Amino acid sequence: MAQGTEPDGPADRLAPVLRPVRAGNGFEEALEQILQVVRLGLVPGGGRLPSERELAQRLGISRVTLREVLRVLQDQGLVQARRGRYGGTFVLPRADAGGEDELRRRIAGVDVEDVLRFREVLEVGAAGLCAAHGLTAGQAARLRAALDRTRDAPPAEYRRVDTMLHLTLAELSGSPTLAAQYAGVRATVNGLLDCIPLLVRNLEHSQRQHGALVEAVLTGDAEGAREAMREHCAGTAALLRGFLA
Amino acid sequence: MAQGTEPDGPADRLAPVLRPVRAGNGFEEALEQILQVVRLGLVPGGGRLPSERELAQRLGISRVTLREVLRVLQDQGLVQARRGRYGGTFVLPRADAGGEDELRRRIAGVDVEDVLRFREVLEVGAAGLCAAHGLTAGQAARLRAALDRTRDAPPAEYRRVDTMLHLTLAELSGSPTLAAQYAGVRATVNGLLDCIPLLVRNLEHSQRQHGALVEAVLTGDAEGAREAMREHCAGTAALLRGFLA
DNA sequence: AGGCAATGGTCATCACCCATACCTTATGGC
DNA sequence: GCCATAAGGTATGGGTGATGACCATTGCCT
Repeated sequence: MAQGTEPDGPADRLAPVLRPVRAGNGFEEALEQILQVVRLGLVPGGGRLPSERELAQRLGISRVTLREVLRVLQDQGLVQARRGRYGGTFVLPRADAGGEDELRRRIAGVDVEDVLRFREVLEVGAAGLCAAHGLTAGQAARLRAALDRTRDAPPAEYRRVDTMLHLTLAELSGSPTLAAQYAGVRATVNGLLDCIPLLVRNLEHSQRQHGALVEAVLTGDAEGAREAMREHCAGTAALLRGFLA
Repeated sequence: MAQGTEPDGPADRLAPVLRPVRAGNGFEEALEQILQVVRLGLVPGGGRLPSERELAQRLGISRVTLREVLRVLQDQGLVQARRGRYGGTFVLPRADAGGEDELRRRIAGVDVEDVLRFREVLEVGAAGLCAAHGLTAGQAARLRAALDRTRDAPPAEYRRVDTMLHLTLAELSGSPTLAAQYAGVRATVNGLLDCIPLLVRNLEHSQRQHGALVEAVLTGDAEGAREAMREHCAGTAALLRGFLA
């Protein structure tokens, strides 16, 4: 009694909330996040990760566990540790080239539709927020600088600077939660993009959209910014749906 | 060397990714999620939570730890356990009335702007997605049923059925990630709403907006759905900003 | 040349939490 | 009236990871 207020059948209304409290053990989650930093290009090849003590604190895990993660990454040739003052853990440039198998395995279990939809919602929302509440002079400069960097970037670096531009917009939205969620979903998207060829023609198209997007954001044209971003996302989405279908 | 590719100063680009791997220990996170279920009204007063064994499995924690959580909730008079077959853990009706202090303390440390912005992005995005890709007959019926339930709901129940309506829309967006994120942010919003008075006048206004929103979604008018949802969110946001400023 | 300071590398201890099994209670069906 | 069943209540052993201190190495600065 006092049981069902939802006579819709056995649909599980609790599903969105009662998800596992941790995706895995601390080790796996930390590994995933460090991989995110690398995949997003937040630390470029040759760059240095924060020190072990700082990383451990920011990830909320012990240094022992963190070191196990770094050990694995080092064994796989992704990073290299150097001791002594001004030492640290350095990201090695482009050591992946993981072959079809590795790439395909990485996208197993990814709900592509979920990712693409969620990504579009966040991006369009961020663009709209930025345009709607306006940017300070400093913020506008940051956005313009990020856009400029995408212009004169070699194809090999394009993915990275493109990610930076979008991440900048997400940060400027004024919602740290949105920025964090975007970082996560974008890392997944980058993983998917690694599985398909890079078409130069798309880059040019992408560049035009970036220009229109930033223009709309800076002039406070919220609807225009949303529309530009929607098109931009639709392009990538069509590409991915086509290749991964 | 090979250090900074970002000469923008010490801005922390890693912040969105390097968040703590767990918000607290398993106990705290599980407690938070069960409280979410209650705050969202997913299990109404008098309703029964899933059995301890099922809950533990779905939260990915041991039954021992889960029982510690339930023990706390029981001590606080939020739930009550009944033994025997057809027993279980039952949510007690409205036992909070936690006084100003309790409420104010619960919203301490909540970034209100972050929450409101993130919420709007998710809601508007969900509405747009639903309208854009259309709903099956069954999904449309589910949405209409949720809307109907908000009409003839007593004020005391309004918060709950309203949450259900929005959560339904989020689920129908086709992005489970979006639905899960919305559930989380909505629980926070409900926590904030508990701190301010309930105005009947707002309810009527809200109802009209719900009607327009569902209408737009069902007719596939994406832009209209987004705009309706934007207005709807702006209303709540203004209310909360006003009272919590 | 010497030392300081920041970094990676190592270890012992301990708290938390999980897995599993079993007991107890209440309800419905035979 | 009995018993099967599903739920909460309890006890034990083991593993993972956090804490904190310490060592080893390196490069800049005095």
